Amino acid sequence: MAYRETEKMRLRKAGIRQRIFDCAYHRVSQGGFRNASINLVAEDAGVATGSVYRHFESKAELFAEVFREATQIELDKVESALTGQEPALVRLERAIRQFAERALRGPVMAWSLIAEPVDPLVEEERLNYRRSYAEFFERVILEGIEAGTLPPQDAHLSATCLVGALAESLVGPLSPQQQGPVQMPPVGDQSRQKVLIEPIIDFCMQGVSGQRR
Amino acid sequence: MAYRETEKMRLRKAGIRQRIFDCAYHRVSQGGFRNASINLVAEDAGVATGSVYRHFESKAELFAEVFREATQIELDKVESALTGQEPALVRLERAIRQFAERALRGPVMAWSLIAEPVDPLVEEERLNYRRSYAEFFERVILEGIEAGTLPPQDAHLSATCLVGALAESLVGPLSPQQQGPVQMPPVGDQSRQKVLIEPIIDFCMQGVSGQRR
DNA sequence: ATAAAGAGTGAATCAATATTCATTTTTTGT
DNA sequence: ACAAAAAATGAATATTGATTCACTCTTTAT
Repeated sequence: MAYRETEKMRLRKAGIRQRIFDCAYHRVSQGGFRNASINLVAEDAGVATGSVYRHFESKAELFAEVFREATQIELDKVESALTGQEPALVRLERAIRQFAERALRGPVMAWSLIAEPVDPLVEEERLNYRRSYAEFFERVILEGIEAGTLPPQDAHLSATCLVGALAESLVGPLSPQQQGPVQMPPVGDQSRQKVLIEPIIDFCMQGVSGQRR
Repeated sequence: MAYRETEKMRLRKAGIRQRIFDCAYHRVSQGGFRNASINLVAEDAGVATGSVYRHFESKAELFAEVFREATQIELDKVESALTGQEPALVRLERAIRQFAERALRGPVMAWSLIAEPVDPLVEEERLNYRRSYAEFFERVILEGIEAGTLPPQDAHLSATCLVGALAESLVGPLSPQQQGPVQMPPVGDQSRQKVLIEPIIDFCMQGVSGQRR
């Protein structure tokens, strides 16, 4: 024998894989999944088209991974916003406000994650993550019910409704049609954001608590 | 000249167009847009593939029309459920309950209309119709605010949240994955439906009214 | 009956990328 | 330096239905 994979090679391959992944991620964050073909990603990464397939099973796998990475970041933020000693309602409000703010700050990626048409495999990830969001919300709602700060309710359904209300109310403002193909102004100033976000929070908090704010 | 379109011909063409449309509609209602190729629709309708194009601009146009027809029926039902002399909240509840019940009764079509991945042109129709639903809800919310039976709020946002909460909470139960490819039991008995629908209504009514139910 | 015009046909073509794979280049151990 | 092994390449191929269009069949008015 003459060739055996060495540590150096392993590192180089990992680096290339990472570069391909990063370029795919970047493309999506700039122009959505629609603008991210394998050829373009390969070009960005400075490798041949076929090389992408040395590192990823298929296009769908690559972009499912991109989707997971991007969404997990948001999910982590939501989770940590939901964590704390405050009453459940306060934590829910913090999480929802933060999610919406971040979405409006990075509208292209947010739209891709929330609403862009995608491969079935990626769509599956989307459904999984929506369920994950709902599960986090559900847990906090249950805590609130137990602590007596929230009224008894079907926590699972309430959580699902939260996710839906949040997504739907953001889809309009985030959609490329609304934003124009290239969004020059970063979606809107703080006051514009506030006008959008506060009513969402009002609705969601009332839905969960049955209490006027 | 020798040939000029006669009334008889006009009628026959209209009939064929209608038959193609009906077959497309039927295919969607049975197996969603995914199972409705032009070839199959043509076969169902007993015409050649190419003939479909004598009557419809493109596949996307045909199915956009199917989408409109199917959704308009639901929209009309919602509109009439929203109409009446009762307080706004009562009418909203009636409309939402009816929408959800109908969706669960015809889960394949409902899923296609609410969540199935579709052509961009059809997706556009979906967005339009979601906006239409929201507009109807918004009008009623505004009436409620004016009449003093609902608290002041951003009616547009509240309406959008209603649409989102409703859609999201139905997507799970309606999804083919949940249902299995062929849903033998018609989705669930009345009690199952009640368990699903009542919490949705609780959340939505509380979101709009800020009142515990 | 005839021929002009339109309608109907369905096999062939197209389109747009994802994917492959025969070939070339690089790496490694002797 | 050599050759085995693997990695990289990118032009060629595959895929999957939508769409076309040259041809045939019908309808109509004379």
